[in-house]
Amino acid sequence: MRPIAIGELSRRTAVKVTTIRFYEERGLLPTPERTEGNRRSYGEADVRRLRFIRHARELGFEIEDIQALLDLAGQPDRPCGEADAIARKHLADIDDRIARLTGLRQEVQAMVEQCSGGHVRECRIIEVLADHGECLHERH
Amino acid sequence: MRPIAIGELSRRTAVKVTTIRFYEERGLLPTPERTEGNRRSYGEADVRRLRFIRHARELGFEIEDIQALLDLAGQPDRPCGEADAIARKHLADIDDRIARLTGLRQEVQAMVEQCSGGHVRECRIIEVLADHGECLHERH
DNA sequence: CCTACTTCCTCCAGCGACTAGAGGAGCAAG
DNA sequence: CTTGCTCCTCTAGTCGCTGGAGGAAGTAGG
Repeated sequence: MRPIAIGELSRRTAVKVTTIRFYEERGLLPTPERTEGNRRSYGEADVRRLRFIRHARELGFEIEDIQALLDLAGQPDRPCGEADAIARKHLADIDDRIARLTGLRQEVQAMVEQCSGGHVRECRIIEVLADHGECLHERH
Repeated sequence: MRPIAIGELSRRTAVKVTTIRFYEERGLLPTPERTEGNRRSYGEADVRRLRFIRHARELGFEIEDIQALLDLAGQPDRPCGEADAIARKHLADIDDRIARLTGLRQEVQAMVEQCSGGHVRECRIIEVLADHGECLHERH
């Protein structure tokens, strides 16, 4: 099988060269073979693995979780409860973040709407920031 | 006015001691006076300033923006358009993040729902990750 | 074969906003 | 005077990359 250079791997997976080396260092990608001139030499399996990684990252999975998912992907006979748990945890995490941001959005929008465009002296934005008591919610 | 030690400032603002020192280094807090024994000595103005900072951080403003807002707060005669712009930019940023997370949520939830609880071999979670073509949206 | 250009190599530093720990000094109460 | 707390500085770690320096190797054209 034709060996693939890191630059080509980068092009084929849309992952930057530096990031590929970073993934290798973090153990997401196996240490590749080297050419005589000490260059990394990859195969099709690496392309697939790296695409998996990139896709999981795009979906917001953390590197540690991707590590676990990759390990599972290599053991087709195991029950998939663990993969399910990782994905559900991630989903819950996303929900948390959305909820938190939605709360913030409300506060910041209220601030912006109250700003009358006058001087800093009477600016609601500055006032609200200076006094938490002005907020809609006790906790952010 | 009674001097305030860093620990007390921390308690009164709910900002950790290490974080207070970090804010000082970053220029958000002025370099405080020191006692004979080289300890930082604060006043009520520092309490107000630090509360402002904490509140702005809770609302997700970046340190650079907080710097600008603090500068503005100190010049009550200036028009508040700049504060307004900072807040609006932040609001737009929050909206972006919510939109992005909502998209991710959809994808991850679809993945989780399709998992039948069998083996890794037929696990949809692993499959979807391995093949971007399985996704709801082209771009995440 | 020589040159120019590109790709690749390693190592190191930086981002943002902290957080944590080492190792030591000051201070207040019993 | 001793115990225990608070405080000091300095350094390094977190997460997921990203960029640059300085150099070696590969490739294409003349």
